[in-house]
Amino acid sequence: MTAPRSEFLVTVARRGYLHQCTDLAALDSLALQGRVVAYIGFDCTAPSLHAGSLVSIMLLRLLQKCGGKPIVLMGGGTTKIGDPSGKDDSRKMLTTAEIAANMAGIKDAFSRFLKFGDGPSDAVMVDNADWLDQLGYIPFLRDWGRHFSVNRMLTFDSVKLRLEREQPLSFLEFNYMVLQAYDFVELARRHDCVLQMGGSDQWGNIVCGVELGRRAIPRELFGLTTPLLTAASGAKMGKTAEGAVWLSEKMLSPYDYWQYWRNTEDADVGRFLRLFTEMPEPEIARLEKLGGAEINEAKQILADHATLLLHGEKSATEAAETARRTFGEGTFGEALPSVAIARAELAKGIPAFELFHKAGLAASGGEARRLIRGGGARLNDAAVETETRPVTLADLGPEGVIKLSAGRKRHALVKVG
RNA sequence: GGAGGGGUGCCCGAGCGGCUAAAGGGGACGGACUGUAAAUCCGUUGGCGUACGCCUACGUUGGUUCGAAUCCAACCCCCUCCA
Repeated sequence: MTAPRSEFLVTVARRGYLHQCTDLAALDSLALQGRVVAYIGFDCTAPSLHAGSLVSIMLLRLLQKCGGKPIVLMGGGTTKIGDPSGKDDSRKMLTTAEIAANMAGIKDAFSRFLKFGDGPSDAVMVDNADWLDQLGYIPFLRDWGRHFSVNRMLTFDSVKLRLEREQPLSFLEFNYMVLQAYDFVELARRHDCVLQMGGSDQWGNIVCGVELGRRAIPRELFGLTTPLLTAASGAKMGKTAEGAVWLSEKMLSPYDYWQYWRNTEDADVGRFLRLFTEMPEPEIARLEKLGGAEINEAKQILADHATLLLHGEKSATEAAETARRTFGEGTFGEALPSVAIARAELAKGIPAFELFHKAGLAASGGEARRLIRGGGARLNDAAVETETRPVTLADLGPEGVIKLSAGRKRHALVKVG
């Protein structure tokens, strides 16, 4: 295998996006000849995408920068089936209303990363419900079903693993890969799309589409997957204590998003800079070599860039500034999460544990009590000794707010409102 | 349709009449150490109440018992084998 020469694939390989490709050499020469149209599918299982999808989004962005045309495929149809890949049990069925709502939430994020429009390399967004919803069962089976070998399908990991673990796999889910394969063919015909990309867990589904294209159209199609991202410690990408690292501002504040990247493990900094920022390689090489506490500089840059891409400059600056004040100076910044408490209530005094609960630093009163008992709660940077210590107007600092901290990293502001 | 196995807390998984808010592990949170890192060690880990306490919880619904996650019945769901 010779090294790729097209700008797109060279960069894909260099920045760590490449895991597998069905035919790298052929795809490379295609990319050298002209514009590549490629798609990635996103299922609408949640009201927002999370950081786990970011590799895919960045990959589409990269494609566009290299002159290719990205297609964002919304899985309005396939979400009704549910992808069994990488899951031990099936998800609950989503109603069409839920799917529609999720799709609306997901769409937002893409406009930050891609330029949409009618131009030759402008991104387009399509919904596979447009063609899947009206498929007729018998015609579909006769036209397309005959190209699928069940023997072969049983060998795909998504199916095989389920069966091996004796976990149920419904016929509904079994059909997922068939529909995804059909999507690819449909996009090839409608949009001249020749490449499907996705996470490595999608390999089987993607190959399925490539094979269908060869047999049914016939046309040579390509597949390319990105590595499954995990932190060096093995933790799954995009999940934290609080839940997923959502891309939607409504579900995760830019400040928390910034913090997520800032807390990257040392060992991941270089890899993440390549995947999630567009910094030039020499600069990344310099940053990842920083040792000891100096690598924190690299983490800040990573957080700045990642937040800038998603939330824009203003939010990114604000998040960075708040972090600098909170962690650097030991004070606080505006972007910290905050709760408003009525003046009258504060005049009366609120038990400390209740306030921590209200401020979102503890999921329940009991958890707040434990936090205080364990010595992890601070009020204006002084340890809270008693669970029921009344917090009153007298605790307001010179800025007119109270700063609450749970542990060293989680802070919130109490404002009078 | 028949036979057998199974459904326990965020997850895995023990328990198989009272000592069980339920062992153990994972995860998570907090503390120590640090660099808002990793690793390690310690603590916490259903809800509500200042508290002796109350409430909710072992697939669902009923029952037997002074007392049930544990026994019984019916039902639902899953797995395996047979027809």
